[in-house]
Parts: sequence; structure tokens; C-alpha cells
Amino acid sequence: MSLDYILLGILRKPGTGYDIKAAFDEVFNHFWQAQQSQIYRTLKRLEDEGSLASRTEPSDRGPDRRVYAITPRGRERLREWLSGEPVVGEDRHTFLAQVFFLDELGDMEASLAFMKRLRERLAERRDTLEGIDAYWREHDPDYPDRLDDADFHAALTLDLGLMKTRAQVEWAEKSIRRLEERLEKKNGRMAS
Amino acid sequence: MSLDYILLGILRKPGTGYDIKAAFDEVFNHFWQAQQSQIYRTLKRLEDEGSLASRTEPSDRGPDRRVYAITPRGRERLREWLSGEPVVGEDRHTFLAQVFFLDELGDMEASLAFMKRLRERLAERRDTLEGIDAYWREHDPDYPDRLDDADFHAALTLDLGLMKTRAQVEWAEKSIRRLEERLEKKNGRMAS
DNA sequence: GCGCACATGTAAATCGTTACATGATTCG
DNA sequence: CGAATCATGTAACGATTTACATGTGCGC
Repeated sequence: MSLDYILLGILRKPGTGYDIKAAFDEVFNHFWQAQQSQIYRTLKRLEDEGSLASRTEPSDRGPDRRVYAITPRGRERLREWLSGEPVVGEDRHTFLAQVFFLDELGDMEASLAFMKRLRERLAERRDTLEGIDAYWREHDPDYPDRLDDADFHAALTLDLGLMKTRAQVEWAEKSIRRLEERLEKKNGRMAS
Repeated sequence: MSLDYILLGILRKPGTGYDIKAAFDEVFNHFWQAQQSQIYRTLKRLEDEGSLASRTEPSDRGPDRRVYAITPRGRERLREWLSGEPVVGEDRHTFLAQVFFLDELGDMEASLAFMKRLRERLAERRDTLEGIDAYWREHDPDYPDRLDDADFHAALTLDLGLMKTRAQVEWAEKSIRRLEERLEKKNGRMAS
């Protein structure tokens, strides 16, 4: 359902399914993902509904491009969504489910190793976002608070990604310290 | 896919579909959600696969209970998952998609109002988790670092929920300040 | 000639949500 | 007697993933 609105938002500037897939991978990646096949199918449905319209045009390179754009009806749908309540919830963190059940391995060394690998993965994500932030900071003197309204809103979303991934890395580091303390205590008891 | 492993983890202690639904609502809520209908369907599939076994027994109250428990095969599957790589990614925040496209409304007052509502929703979630944390802190002198291994791992997951929702609320508050500054500047220009 | 970027789709299966459907027991 | 809790399921639909399938034009 949300994908519908995201496509409508993106297609305020006309583009192809291929363009949209690239946008998901580059821009929206930190808060939404979509497969190519899902994008094409949803575009078709939105056109059938009258929220999008498409025209086919030749490509400079490669097959014909099917360029979609939002219609007045689609714009109305988008505005309704934006005027409604913030949609909060549906948090799913697979790695937390893993952490929750890690006691099954009966080996706190294994838990520690898991958390260290997890810290690396999370730090990679953080570094990616910090790289994007640093890039904009360097290349646009208006970043982040003097950008135009559209880019300012985009910068707000990047900022949450940054704050959230930093919090996750801090949590992983704190958890590693806590696990190490438990292991030291246990080894202390074994030595005595 | 992950739901499979979560059910296997839960059913290391035997229980019914109803029990599992209650566990999702009470314990796992901050990192995973599942509908009752999805739980029953998945239990059936896992039993067909041989990862779970069930027996029917009378209930003290209400209809017969179908009690599921993990099998050796299921335990093996669970351990493989826990021994593998941390599963990171697939972050979906619908409200960030809304923030991203909020410029469509062409009204920064509307953006500000949206962010204020969002802050309230996020703060509610944070307060819920802080309530749970405070409850344990008060009722169990071993919380959080002297708990047994299973509860210690559970406490780690709650801690991420806490750190993450706090970061989200801080982001919302910071964003509100940034929006207010933009509005002040704009009004300043209009007044001059 | 090969690989890459461009470009569009279909098929099959599972996941996830919402709604429907039923019935017993307990407590006020 | 009515509401809440205990308890299990099905149906239908849409969302999502993974794999398959095809073809062009450019640069090395």
C-alpha cells in the first residue's frame, strides 16, 4: 500500500520503472526497498487505476522507454496520504530475533562473536549514510538547512537514518562490553 | 522466513498458537509482529516439515489446546540460523516516506504539524518501552546484567528498542526546531 | 567478442493483513 | 445475562521475494 504512494511521489517527475529501481537503490534505500518485478507490477496497477499515465518513447541506448507520470487523480491520492496521520509501527529487526534466541547456542563466546559481526554490519550501514551526508555537506553550501523545501525534507529523512544507525552501533558496542563483563566474571569464578 | 525461526525459538517451551500470539503482543512486539492467522498457518507448515510436533490436550477452560513443541530437526534448523550471519537490512519506515514527499503539500506549516503528530506517536512507543524497563528494574534486582543467559539476551533486545526509539524522538524534536527556524526566517522576510 | 548499463516484463511461491466463523468457561 | 478470556481455524486479497526470460547499444 505504501509503495503506491512512494511511486506516486517519485513520479511527480516522470520516469521509467528502471529509473525508479535506481532511485530505490540509491535514495530510498535507508527506509524502503522494492524489487524490480514489484515496481513494474505496481506501475501497471496504478495506471489501470488512473493514478498514473504512461507514454512509450525511444531510448538513446537500449529498448524503448515506458515513461510514467502522475495524473491529477494520483496527485490527489498522494495529498490525502500526506494529510493523514503519520504511519508508525511495523518494526521488524530480524537480527534482534536472533539475539533474543542466541542463548540456544549455550555459549556466550558465540553470542559475543555474533554481536561483533553484527556491529560490523551496522557500522557499514552507518558509514554509508555518513558518506552521503559528508558528500552533500561538501558539495552544497546550502546543505542541510538552506536547501529548497523538497531537498530539505529529503535531508530530514537522511538525518533519521544517521541518528538511528548511530544508536544501533552504540547499542552493539555497549552490548559487546556487557557480554565481555559477563565472560570475565564467569572466568573469574572458574579460576577461583 | 524469519517467522519460522521465531516460532521455533518460542516453542523450545511447548505452547499453543494462542500462547504464541500473546507472546508476540507482549514480548516481541518491539521487533516483530504477527497476526494470529499467520501464526496458525505457519505452525501447520512447520509441523508438515517435521520441525514441530503437536499433541491435543483438554483445556481447563475453553476448547482443546493444540500444544506444539520443537523437534530435534527444528532445533537443528534454529541453531543453523543462529550460527549464521546477522540478518541486517530491510528497514521500512512508512512515516519517512511521508516526510520525504511532504513538500508536495507546499506548506511548511503542514510539515510542522505532521512532525509534531509524529513526535507524539514516537514518544508513546518510547514511553511503553521505558515502562517495561522500569518495571523490570523495580521487580528484579538482577535486571539487567545478572539475569540468566536467556533473560540477559532478552534484555539486550529491549535495550535496542529503548535506544532506537529515544533516537527517533530526539530526531523528531530536532526536526521540529529546524522547521520552526525555517518558518521564522520566512516570516521575517515577509515582515520586512 | 564480452561485459556492462539500459530496459521491460512474467511466473510461482510465500508472506502478511483483514475479515469471517465458531464455541466453551468464568466473572461480575 | 453479557463481556472477557481462552482457543482454533478458513478465506480472500494484496505485498514481497526469487527466479526466469529477452533484447539493445556502447566501450574495451
